[in-house]
Amino acid sequence: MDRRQRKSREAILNAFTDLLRTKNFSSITVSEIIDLADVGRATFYAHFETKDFLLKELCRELFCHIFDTEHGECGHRHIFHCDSDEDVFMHLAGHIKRNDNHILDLLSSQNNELFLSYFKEELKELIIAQPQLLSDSKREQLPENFLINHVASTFVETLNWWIKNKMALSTEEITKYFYTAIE
Amino acid sequence: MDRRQRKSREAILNAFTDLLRTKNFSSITVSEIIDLADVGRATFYAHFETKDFLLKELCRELFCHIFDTEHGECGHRHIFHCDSDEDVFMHLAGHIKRNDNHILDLLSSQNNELFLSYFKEELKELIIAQPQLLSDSKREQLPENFLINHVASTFVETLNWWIKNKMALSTEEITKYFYTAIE
DNA sequence: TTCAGTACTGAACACCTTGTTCGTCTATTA
DNA sequence: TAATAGACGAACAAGGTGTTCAGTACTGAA
Repeated sequence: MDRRQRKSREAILNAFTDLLRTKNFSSITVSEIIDLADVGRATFYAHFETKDFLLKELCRELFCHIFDTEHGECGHRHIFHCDSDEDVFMHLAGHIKRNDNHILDLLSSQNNELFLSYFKEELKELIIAQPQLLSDSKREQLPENFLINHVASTFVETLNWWIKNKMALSTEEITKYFYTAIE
Repeated sequence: MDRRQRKSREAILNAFTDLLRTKNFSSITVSEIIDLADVGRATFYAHFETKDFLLKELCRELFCHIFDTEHGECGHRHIFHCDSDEDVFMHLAGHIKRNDNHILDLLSSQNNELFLSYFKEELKELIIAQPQLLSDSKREQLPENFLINHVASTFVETLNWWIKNKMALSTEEITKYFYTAIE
């Protein structure tokens, strides 16, 4: 990819991430993004069809790092192929507490329902890949897709609660809360 | 209240409800609302400061009917003071299945995160008023506000799942799913 | 029935946001 | 160095928001 193209793309994504830290998605305008990114209006639209596509792209990049659902080219595959025995959800909570890739900013800004829905979809895939996370008694009593949705929602809600409470609890404690909630 | 005022207000609220049935909140314009309500632009703004306030008002009216958190002037107090022994959540599910006050349309339209957050706040108050709904073992292990948030979220998610599955299940079944999820 | 007060009308207005277009300029790479 | 591809930025149409105001119609109390 042309260096100019790469630079513009990154400038836009960075500006967007910066703005998301303080404003919610729908109140951010394209003009703000291009001013902060310092690129032309036409350039923005050459890279991203709309603001929605921009968010989608940003999520894709973030999730590639955090979830490693891609094929490993980002070299960050410790969730599925990690050597340590660390729990999957605690690992995710750790990422968030350290605010890796600014995912915390995105999760905690109110009203970013689009981001949250993408996040939940990723979580569902994670859960499908690790069915042992689901309790046996509930698996008997509830349809699988209901249960998966429930567990993913509970995780998101747990994170939200944690963040709203200024992440006073440790990753171990919040992970325990999560498992207590779904057990 | 002046009859004209009442008429205009209701025309706007009705038009808004109708539109919410087919479009999501943020894509509805004030122009559409006033065209459908057949009132002047200035009239709209005389009644509602912004579109957000309009949604807030609509929710307040709906919840007064559904939750009966007000002081009884709407004569619909069967949730807290009902003679029947019917379960609170099953009762709510019944309201939704019958699509009373078009609440189903609001719940099922995607992206109406504002409406959902208001709905969840009402639910939380309902749960606070009925602490016996929460399982004892979880009450011991989790902070109260975490648990309340969890139960309210689970109820909303259960309803969403139910609606997405075209409400194929009976209110009894979906209520059972809900209780299995939180137990 | 009268009439002062109130609400609605409708058109115009300033302002903002989106997404497109186009001629020009400049970096890249073959 | 020449051809190419991307960036620039200004201008544009279209459409949304919220305000203003003079004129009109309705209301409810006397």
